[in-house]
Amino acid sequence: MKDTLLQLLEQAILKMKSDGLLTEDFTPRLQVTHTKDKAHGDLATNLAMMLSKQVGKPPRDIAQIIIDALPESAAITKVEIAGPGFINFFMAQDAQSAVISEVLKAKDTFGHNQTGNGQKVQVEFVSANPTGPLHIGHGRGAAVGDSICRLLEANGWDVTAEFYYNDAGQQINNLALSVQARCKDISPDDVAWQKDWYQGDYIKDVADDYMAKVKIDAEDQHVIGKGDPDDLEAIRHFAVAYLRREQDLDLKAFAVHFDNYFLESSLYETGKVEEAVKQLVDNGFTYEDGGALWLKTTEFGDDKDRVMRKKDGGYTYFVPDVAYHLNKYQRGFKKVINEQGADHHSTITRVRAGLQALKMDIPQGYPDYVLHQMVTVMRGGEEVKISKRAGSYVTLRDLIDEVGRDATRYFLAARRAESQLTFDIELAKSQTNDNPVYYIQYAHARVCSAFRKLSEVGKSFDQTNGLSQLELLTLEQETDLMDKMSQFPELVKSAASQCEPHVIAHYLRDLAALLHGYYQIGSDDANNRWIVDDRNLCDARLTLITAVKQVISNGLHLLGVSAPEKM
RNA sequence: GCGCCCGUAGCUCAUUUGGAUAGAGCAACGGCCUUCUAAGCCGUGGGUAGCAGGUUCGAAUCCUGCCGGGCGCGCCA
Repeated sequence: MKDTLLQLLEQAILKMKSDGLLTEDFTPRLQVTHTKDKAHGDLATNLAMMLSKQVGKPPRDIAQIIIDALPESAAITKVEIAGPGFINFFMAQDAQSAVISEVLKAKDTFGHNQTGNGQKVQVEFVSANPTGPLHIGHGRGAAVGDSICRLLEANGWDVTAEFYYNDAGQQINNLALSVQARCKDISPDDVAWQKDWYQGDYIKDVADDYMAKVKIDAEDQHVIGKGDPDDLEAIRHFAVAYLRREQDLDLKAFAVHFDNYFLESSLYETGKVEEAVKQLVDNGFTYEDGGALWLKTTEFGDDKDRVMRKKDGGYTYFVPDVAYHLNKYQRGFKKVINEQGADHHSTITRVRAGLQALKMDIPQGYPDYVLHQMVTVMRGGEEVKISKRAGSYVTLRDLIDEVGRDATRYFLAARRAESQLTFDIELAKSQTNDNPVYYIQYAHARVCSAFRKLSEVGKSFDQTNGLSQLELLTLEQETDLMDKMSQFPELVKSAASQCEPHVIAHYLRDLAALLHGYYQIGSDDANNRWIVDDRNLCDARLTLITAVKQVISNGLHLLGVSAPEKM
C-alpha cells in the first residue's frame, strides 16, 4: 500500500520536473508515514513542506501542485491538504486488505526483504570470558545480539554469529590459580587466598571435578581432569573447558546459537598477534617508554596513548583484539557489528585506532558497535547486587529456570540497548496481564483457539474463499489490523538498519492489543464474532486472523520467543 | 576533572531518523464473563519531555551551557 503511494509520488515529482517546477537534479527523500490519527487518512507525506524552499512557494500551494501532478489511482479514495502542508491519503479498502494475501503468500518470510543482498555480516556478541557462568548482563547481550542476527537475516544478509573467547591473559591465570587453590583445600577465608582470585562456589565445583578426573565435553574440546593439583597447565586447560561447557549450556537454554567460536589463544598460536604488532611498529605508530611498547592512539582520536606490550613482555588485551578484527576483515566481513556491554566502551577507540594504524585500507568507522547499558535486577522491590568475585550473582541459567526463557528474552530485548534496564523478576515471572510476553503469546494462542473451536462446532474454513471476500472486512478493528500488519515490513527494515530489536517488541504489543480488541467486540455483539454463520464473512475474518497470527509469529521469531498454539 | 550513554505520566518504557493535539502498559478509580480462552476488553484521571538558550515553516528528537543518574578513565579484560 505504501509502495503504491511512493510510486505515485515519484511519478508526480517527474511530472513536476518536466513542467519545470523542480530542477532535474533534485531528488527529495520521499517520506510517507502511517498516520496516528485516522482523521488524517491512512497515509501522509510531508513532501510539500520539504519542497517549500526549493520551489519558493508556501507548502500548502505546493501540496496542491503535487496533488494535481499525481496520476489517477484506484487505490486512493480521497486526498486532503492538512495542517501546515501535509498531504493526507485515504486508501481504498481493497488496497488495505491486499496485505492479507501478501502475508499468507509469504508466510514466515513476510516482512523480509533483500536489503542485505546476500552480503556477509558478522555479529560478535556475548564474548564472555571463560572465568565463570553467564550472568544477566551477558543475557542482555545474548538477547539483543541474537535478535540483531535474526533481523539481519530477515533483511537478506548472510549472517555469521560469533563468540570470542578471551582464553588467554592474566584473568585465565587467576582462574587456574583459583581452581588450584581449591584443589589444595584453600578457601577464600584462608590467609593464603589472593584478592584477585575468583571466589564463587563454581570454582569449587571445577576443582572437585578436576580432582575426580571427570570428562568435559565442551563445544570443540574434550578434556579429562588430571587430578594433579600441582599441574597448573592441566588445571587451566580443564577449567577453561569446564566453564566453556557451562556457558554453552546457558546459551543453549537461552536458544542462542553461534556459528563460530573464536579463541583468543589461537591468535597467539598462529602468530597473528606478533604480525599485527610488527605491522604497527613498521608503520611508525609505536614507541618505547618505561620498558613498555606504546601505540600512538592519540593520532586517531584517543585522549592518551596506550600500552601495547607491558614491561613483563605480555600484550595488553586490546592488541589481540586488533589482530582479531583484522582477521574478521580478512575473512571478508566488510560489515561487522560488535554487541558489548557499555563498560567496555573504551576499547572502541583503541581497536579502531589499531586498525587504522595497520594501514590496511580498513574503513575508518570499522567495526560497528552496539553497546548495551547495565542491567539492574530487582526481586521483591529489592536490588540484587551482582558481584562476580563474591559469587553472589544471578546467573542467566537461574533466571531462565525461574522466569522462563521466553519472558527473559523478551524483557532483555524489549528496551533500547542504550538505556539502563531494570529486570524485575517478579514481573517477568507473573503470568498475568502485567506481563507483555504472555499478552502477545496469548493473542497468537487465541487465534489458534478459534480454529479449534471451529472444528468443535463442526464448521470448516475455506481460505481461498476468504481471500475473495476480504471486501466484507469493514469494521474499524479489521482495517486497523490490516494497517498495522502493513507496517511490519518497514519496521523489520528499520529495526535491522538501526540495530534496534526493541521496536519489534513494542510493535507486537500493539498488534496483539488490536487482535484482543477485535476478539472482544464479538462479546459485545455476536455479529462481530470471528466464527459467524455467514459463510463468506466467516471465511474472510478467519483469513484475516490467520494473517495476524502469522505476523505475530514472525515478530516473536525475530526476538527468539516462541509462539504457542495453546496457553 | 575528562570521555561515552541516559533523563518523557507516580512506576516501566514508546514516539517510524525533524512532523499534525507526545502515546502504551502497570499502579489508581469505574464498568464488562449465559461468550470464539477474563492470561481478555471498555471507560476516567494523570505531562513545563531535567533546566535555560539556540537552529527553522515545525524540536522529546539537532547544537551550546548547566543540573541529575549510570559506565569508563590500569602496564586488568
